[in-house]
Amino acid sequence: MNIRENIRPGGRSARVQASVHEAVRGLLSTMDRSDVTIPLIAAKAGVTPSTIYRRWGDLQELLADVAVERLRPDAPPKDTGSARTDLTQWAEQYADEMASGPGRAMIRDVLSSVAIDSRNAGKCCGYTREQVQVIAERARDRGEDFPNVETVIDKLVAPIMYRILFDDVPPNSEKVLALVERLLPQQR
Amino acid sequence: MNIRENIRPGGRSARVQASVHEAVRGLLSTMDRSDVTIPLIAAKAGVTPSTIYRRWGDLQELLADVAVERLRPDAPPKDTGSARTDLTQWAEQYADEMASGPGRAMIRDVLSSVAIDSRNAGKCCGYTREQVQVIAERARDRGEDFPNVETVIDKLVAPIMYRILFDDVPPNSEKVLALVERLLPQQR
DNA sequence: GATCTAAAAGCAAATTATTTGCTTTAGCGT
DNA sequence: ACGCTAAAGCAAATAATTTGCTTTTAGATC
Repeated sequence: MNIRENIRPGGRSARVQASVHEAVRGLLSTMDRSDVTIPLIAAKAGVTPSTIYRRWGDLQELLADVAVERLRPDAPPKDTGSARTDLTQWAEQYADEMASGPGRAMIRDVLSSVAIDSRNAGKCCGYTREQVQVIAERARDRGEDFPNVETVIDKLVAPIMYRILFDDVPPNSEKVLALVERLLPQQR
Repeated sequence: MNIRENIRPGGRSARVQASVHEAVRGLLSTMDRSDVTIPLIAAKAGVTPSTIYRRWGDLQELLADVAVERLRPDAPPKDTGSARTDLTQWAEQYADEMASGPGRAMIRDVLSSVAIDSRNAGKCCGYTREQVQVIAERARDRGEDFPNVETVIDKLVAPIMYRILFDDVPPNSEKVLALVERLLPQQR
């Protein structure tokens, strides 16, 4: 029910969390998500089901917890020399990752858990903001014009995500390019 | 597992569906969603649990099915005399409804079920498109300039929905107004 | 370094939800 | 009216979840 923050690293809690997360990742990669159950995860993680129930409450919370971890970017956006190309490359990768089967599943997991713990979706949004922020700061350092981060969210990130979540047709490379064009209109 | 389309109206199936839906709506209005279970719904609907399991598969699918119904607009957008005001009023109402507690819960229900039946999210998106389409056609009939529907989705609907789903701060009236301004720049 | 403590994990019994095979019912076409 | 089929009911079997209690363990204190 309550996913604790601030687990001291190296303690027993941390070990349990790590093995449970790993078990979840392993199972999700092997089998259909609808066949993944808490008793199964517990067995694979070498832990009692009640431990998982007490720590996470239910499967959705646990999946959300794992998904948030996996949605955290592992590196800042690549520096390609200009804001336009930085943003284009970042957005294309973002769209691809999120539109992929596992990407969509992770987003759904994160959103499903919001009822109980609304921090999850906010975290994802935060990761995205940070990435855009990095591109924005680089642009500023180069002396380029660049819209503020919220504008980028509205005009680029939001349409990508909306299409992925609600539309049958996830945004392809052309679509992403068109969105970036609208956002950074003047070609030098 | 499979939610059937084309249930002949007036048949037994239709009656069961209606009483189950009504039971769900009733329970959701009374109690916390995490306390709503299939056996409970079944009892309230005067139906066996196994009927629900066989027709809907699980609670998420059933909740999604009910949510899609409730997200269907019951009337076309009001005709206020101009595209700008039509769109503004429609968008403000849309944002309010979706950002409300029940609205967010319904969106989440719909999105959670996508794994098994991806038609649900598409339907919602479809309803929105239809509403915007109506506004667009009225604008055309009046001889007003109006962007195409996909542009409205990208620049207005998507940011609203993104903020609702991922951000802590759902879009207020000012924010919606600003988005409409960006979409229909010239005041006239 | 031994001891105490509190938080978290294990265990197992009780409860509750889900699945399933089989039977019954109701609506539809003839 | 009669039969056929799809869906509903029923109940037993299985599986998941909750819960009270016990045990373990990491960290704090002496």
